[in-house]
Amino acid sequence: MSQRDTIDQAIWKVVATIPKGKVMAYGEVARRAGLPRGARRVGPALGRAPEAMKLPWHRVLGAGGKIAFPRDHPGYQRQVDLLSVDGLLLVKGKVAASDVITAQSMDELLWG
DNA sequence: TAATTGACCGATC
DNA sequence: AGATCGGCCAATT
Repeated sequence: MSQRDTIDQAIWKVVATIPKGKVMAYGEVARRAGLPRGARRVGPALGRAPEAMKLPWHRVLGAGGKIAFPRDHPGYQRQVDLLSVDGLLLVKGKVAASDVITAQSMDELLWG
């Protein structure tokens, strides 16, 4: 058990809570996992997640709802497909802002 | 020990 | 809209 494994698990736990039809940014996932400035550690952590865990890794996007993979990366299209299964279609490489769970989501809930 | 490298982020040009 | 840049932080080389 390394320190990193513990952090990975915290990240996986957060990702597992993302509801179908919604997405969350790397930075936000990191923040909720107790890593306020650990956005860069989320991607690698997802890559280390066991397949058996069936983690919804595709619901984790870059800031502003953009897919983090380069367009030519094989993972890009796979992520697009998985998102479409969730009912999320990308427009110009991004999902609608209203589908991104942000730190302000609670405020919007309260304010309407 | 120092340099490099990311599935990042926000500001700026 | 797209490219660049500095900041970020830990794993890897």
